[in-house]
Amino acid sequence: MDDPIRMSDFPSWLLGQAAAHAYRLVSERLDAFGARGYHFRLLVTLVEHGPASQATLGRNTGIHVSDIVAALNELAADGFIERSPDPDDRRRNVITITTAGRRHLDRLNHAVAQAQQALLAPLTTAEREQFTSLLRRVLDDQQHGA
Amino acid sequence: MDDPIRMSDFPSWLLGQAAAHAYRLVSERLDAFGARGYHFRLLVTLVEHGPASQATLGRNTGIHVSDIVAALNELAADGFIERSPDPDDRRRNVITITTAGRRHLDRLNHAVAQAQQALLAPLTTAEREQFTSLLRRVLDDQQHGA
DNA sequence: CTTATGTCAGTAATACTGACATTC
DNA sequence: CGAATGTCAGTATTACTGACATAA
Repeated sequence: MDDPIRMSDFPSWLLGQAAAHAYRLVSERLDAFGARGYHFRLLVTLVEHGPASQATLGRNTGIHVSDIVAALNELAADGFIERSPDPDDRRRNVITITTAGRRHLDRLNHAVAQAQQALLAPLTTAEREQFTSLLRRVLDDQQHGA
Repeated sequence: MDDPIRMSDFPSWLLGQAAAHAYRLVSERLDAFGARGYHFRLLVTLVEHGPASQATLGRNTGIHVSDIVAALNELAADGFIERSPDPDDRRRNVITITTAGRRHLDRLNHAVAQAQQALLAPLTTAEREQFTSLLRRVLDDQQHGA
């Protein structure tokens, strides 16, 4: 009864709606290749940082180790990654992206890039940089502030 | 194999991470009152637009009619809303927020406002307006462009 | 003994699909 | 008849929790 509140006044709501919009744009394109977000994030990270253990992948992608297992199972079933035992530490698997995985990632990367264009279409070049810069500031605070 | 891709270069990823951060800030506060996002959105919309049918609530909140049913069941169980038959259209229920519902919303609103402060803490006043303005632009395009 | 790792089972929340009976 | 409404059952994705055996 206090104030005339509207959902569109809450930055967290705007953020959530914008993220849902972005998610739709990305996932409908990934879907055409039978992929989802976790697959893309894992393949990107494997190319960026090279072969890694599942625990390391979890730390680099922000995906829970528990979910890493299932996503890698799916990627391995399609031949996009390979698990091999780590000779230095027998608890670990070394995850390597295959040649087919790299080809797959190239396709996904192209599709995701199109989604970014669609997402940022209403903004000018300068505004796009403001936008990503502000998002990074909010995120940096999350890590430093907790 | 094309480019050195990083997740943090994708605006959609930054958006998703920032939204997840905001969601955590909001939901941990709603949790203290046994509420979740859908409850808050429904109560806000009932105060903003007054009593409405479930279909109208779905259109105003962006929540699927299917999910409206379950969320209203939970709110009704706590006495925060009331369903009554619409005399003008016997298909419809008229959903009304109760006095207890308004008190509940006041508490939730206060909690959510704190989350907004935490979310925007790293930004100046001018930047906060830029931020919400840019989010609105991206969202407007979604509606006009589809 | 403690910790890290991989695995499995399960949950919560948002978002969405399809079906159905009732009423307009 | 077609369309809207409320309801129910079910799914997908992301995110997270807890338990467990193995190995460091």
